Amino acid sequence: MDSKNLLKIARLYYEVGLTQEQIAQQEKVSRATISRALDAAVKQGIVEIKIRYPLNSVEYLEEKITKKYGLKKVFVVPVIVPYPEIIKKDVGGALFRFLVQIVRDNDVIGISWGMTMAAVAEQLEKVERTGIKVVQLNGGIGKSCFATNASSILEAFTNAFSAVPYSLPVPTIVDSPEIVKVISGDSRIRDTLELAKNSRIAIYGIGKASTNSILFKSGYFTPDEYEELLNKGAVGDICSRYFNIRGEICDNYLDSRTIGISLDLLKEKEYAIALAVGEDKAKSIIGALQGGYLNCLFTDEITANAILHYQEGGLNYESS
Amino acid sequence: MDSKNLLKIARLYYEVGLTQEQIAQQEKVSRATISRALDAAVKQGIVEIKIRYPLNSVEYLEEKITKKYGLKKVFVVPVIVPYPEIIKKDVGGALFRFLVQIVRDNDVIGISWGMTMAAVAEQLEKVERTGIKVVQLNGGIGKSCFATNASSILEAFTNAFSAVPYSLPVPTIVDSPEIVKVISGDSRIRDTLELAKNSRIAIYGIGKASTNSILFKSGYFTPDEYEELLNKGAVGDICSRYFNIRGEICDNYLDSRTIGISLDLLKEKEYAIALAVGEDKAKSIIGALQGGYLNCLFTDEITANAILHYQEGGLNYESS
DNA sequence: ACCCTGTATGTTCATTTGTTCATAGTAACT
DNA sequence: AGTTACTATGAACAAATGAACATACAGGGT
Repeated sequence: MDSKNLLKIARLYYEVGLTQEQIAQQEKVSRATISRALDAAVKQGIVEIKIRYPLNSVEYLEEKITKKYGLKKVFVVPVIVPYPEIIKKDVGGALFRFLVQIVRDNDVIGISWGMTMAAVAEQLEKVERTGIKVVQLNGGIGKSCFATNASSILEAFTNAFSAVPYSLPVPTIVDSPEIVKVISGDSRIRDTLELAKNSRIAIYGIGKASTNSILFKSGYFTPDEYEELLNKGAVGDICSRYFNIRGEICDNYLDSRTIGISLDLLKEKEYAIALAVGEDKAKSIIGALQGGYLNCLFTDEITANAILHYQEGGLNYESS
Repeated sequence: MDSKNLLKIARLYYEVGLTQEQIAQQEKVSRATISRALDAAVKQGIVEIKIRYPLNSVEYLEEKITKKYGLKKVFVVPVIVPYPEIIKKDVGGALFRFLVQIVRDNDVIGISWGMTMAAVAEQLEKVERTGIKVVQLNGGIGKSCFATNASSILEAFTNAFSAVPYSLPVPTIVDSPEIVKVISGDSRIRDTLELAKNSRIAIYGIGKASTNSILFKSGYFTPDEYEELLNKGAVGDICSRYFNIRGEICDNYLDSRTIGISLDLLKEKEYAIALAVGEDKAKSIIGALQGGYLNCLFTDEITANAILHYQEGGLNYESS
């Protein structure tokens, strides 16, 4: 079915209000075909069903976190519906609106990858800017067949800002520091890493240290290695670099085998924007905050509460 | 059901993809309530279903008409679906996009009323402009209980352009020229009529002379009077002023009893924008074109063909 | 030419949805 | 307080829709 017909069917259904049966008779096909056509019209974006609602930050939580950690910007999306995908969608939407405000022509934007970043990517819309460069902050090639979504996320950002992409088609963690050196020796990789260092804006998700994380599933660790990492107090990661609850890199050897921007460099960014959704990430976020690896935080109501709550009850900073 | 709940239900249904039954259980109400809530959400604009498609003018028809009548702008919307309301919607959308291009700050926009204008009004969206004045071109109070939609149309234009409204809350046709004088004597009415004369842009539908027209139904004529009007060769009206196929006012006494801008003044407008949808309006449109009462025409494919076709076949200019 | 594979269409059935009707609750007015 | 009119709700039914299955058709390969 060509898109001209799809359009016609969609209009008859949604605008005129005919039933599928009526359209089927008129078009002399079976009703099932109309049903499928309508499906296709939605998938192809001819029909767009969108829900309008103001997305305001939950102010009192925003303020509390902003002040406690001296951040530049905190956005706490209200939880309208308790579904992780939906919450991520809203957080992504909020971040997008923020980006529209802060991104200027000729900016360099660094991005990582992961589930949360993918949710952001889906919320991006076309923005009028010129001369933007979007650069990956860390390697995005998985070790096992489990693909990371790094390239599609990069593409989404590139499209939205009419930007030039700088990808990092290398593993994010390798076997030895020597391999890091060799890979970084490649001029294209070196240039990309350099650009990442110089990006004015960095955007990344905060990962939770757990065997459910993509990083583990991507095959970068054996179960034993990961267990050891957890024993060393790892609570979360940013750009594949693991830190403990105090925000300290918890395995220097691992860190030296990681390809991508170092966390210390994030501290110098004008906009170091971290995203994190899920109350189980409270510890990870606190670690990141302690480390000072962000100055902007985008999260949701539930997670924000978890962060503050953990603080209040939590004198157990030391015990992983 | 408050709009907070509506939003939640709408998101669960359209974004999460739950069935109404599932939502009903979760919210502990009957499924019927959810069904109704979803209805309400659409009606209130929380859920917006819109169909995206490029709306380009049918170029070869556009050109033919433009050249034949020496117009400034002609837009012929393709007929995707042969439903009058839908076609009017598209024509309205096309006009809106044109207005966005031509309307400047501090402009004065004159508008009439009627079915076609109502369709335009529905397509208007917020536009950033300042100092706009929107003025009614002709009286908008019906004689019988049949209400004209003049005020809601004016309101829609006013909102879209953040404009100041100048309404003409008087009948469009009265019993005698003396009454016209008396009414026009009122300072507010006089000022409004004066403003209408000075509007840079005028927008109006071309009406068909027929007993189905709102003008007749509004009770401005007895059946006998209307019959006589038709016998005098009336083919259509603009701002309640009737003309024949050659574009001549066909009843001067009637015209002198009509309140609103005179058709000769339309000839001097920078933008005299006429809208007309429906192949049965071909004669009316041709009359208007012969009279030179417009320099921009917004219509649809079928009607455009009817206009051109009538010309070719039509040597019957004289016979009403 | 034949077979195979993948896609598109129609038929049928199960599910989902819209609507009607009866009822209960609620607010305004006497 | 009682009455009335209106709205909101749930139950039940009828209609509309989605999905599984079966069939036909087209293109690519041998």
